[in-house]
Amino acid sequence: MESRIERLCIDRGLKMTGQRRVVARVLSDAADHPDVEELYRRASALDQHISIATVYRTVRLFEENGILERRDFGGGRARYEPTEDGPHYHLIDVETGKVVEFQDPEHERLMHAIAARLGFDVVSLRLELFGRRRNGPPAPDHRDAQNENVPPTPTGGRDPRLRDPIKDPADDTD
Amino acid sequence: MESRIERLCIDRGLKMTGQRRVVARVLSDAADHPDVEELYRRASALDQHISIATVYRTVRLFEENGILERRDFGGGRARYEPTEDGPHYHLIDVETGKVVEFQDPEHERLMHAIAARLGFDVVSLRLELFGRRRNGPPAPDHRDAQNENVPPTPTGGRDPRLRDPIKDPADDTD
DNA sequence: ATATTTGCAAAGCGTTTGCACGGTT
DNA sequence: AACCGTGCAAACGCTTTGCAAATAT
Repeated sequence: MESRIERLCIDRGLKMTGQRRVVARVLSDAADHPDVEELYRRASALDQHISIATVYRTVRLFEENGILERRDFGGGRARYEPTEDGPHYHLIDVETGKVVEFQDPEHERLMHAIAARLGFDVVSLRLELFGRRRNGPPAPDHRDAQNENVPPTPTGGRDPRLRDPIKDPADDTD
Repeated sequence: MESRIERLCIDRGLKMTGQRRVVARVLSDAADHPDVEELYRRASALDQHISIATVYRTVRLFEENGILERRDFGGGRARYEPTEDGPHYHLIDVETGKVVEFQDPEHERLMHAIAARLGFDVVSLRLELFGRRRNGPPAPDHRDAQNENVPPTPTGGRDPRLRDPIKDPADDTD
């Protein structure tokens, strides 16, 4: 079946090769924010002939066509998510690496107000919260929050010491 | 003379080598957010014997000791600024690459409120605004705003096409 | 005196690219 | 048929690291 993202590719007149179809499907099915290696892993399960270079190229192509958005949650690897609903942001659980999405209209307003105060129009912005789960029970009523399952530092970061806000889940200090 | 940051190093019991003293001075004098290559350039002016590996090591050491903070404004190079006053954030002019610092108590409050709503305590956060200067004159009254002079992509980014919010200053499209 | 730090060059990591081949329109 | 996309391996840019010589305490 034609995946949601394949549809977008066709609409934009992109040449649909087998590999692109596979990446499109993997992305359409992804509810998380995979990095390229993870995409490559999932794509390989559907097509053993695909190469990681192609995944890189495809991901870049999709990004350039507004189909995908690149994220940087620290750790040196870019992560991707399909462009969908309105703007939203991410809270990364420093204990588990899990990503919670949220959006907040007041925050939007405030960002524009701050930029305006400095004499600027906002072109884009980057916001990530790094947090630790509270002892008390979490507020139950956030329809906008969506959990995911990606390890904090998928395949051994380039840096043994943790320099990025995401900490190793096995490490319990701080 | 003993630089502000050298003082901090001594307070923390770091061994003060000539190279570290030089990097400390360069950082103490910096009003901007230099990357490692820029630090190396400035340090080399004071000490021809210093190597870029040492600058990398020193910058990491300082960061681990809370003397420095690493920033990522896009472009693949880490940039550094001395840990100073309270938390502040950055607005990057997409036309010129200039960085304006700001802080906003309401924003702080809001971030904590959002995290709380999701059941988290904020450990840290990342916020960068990318903006374009307005036609109208900017508000004149922001004591907290501080301009700087670092080129958007100092020494030719790793990527010819602009994938990061900072755009090439020579390029006038979008 | 001893443990640390430095410089150099090599390696590492994520990502991109040149080239010849293969597939899409 | 013409062009574009792919795979492979090599290259790239930033950053880290192994080792022997130099230096701080």
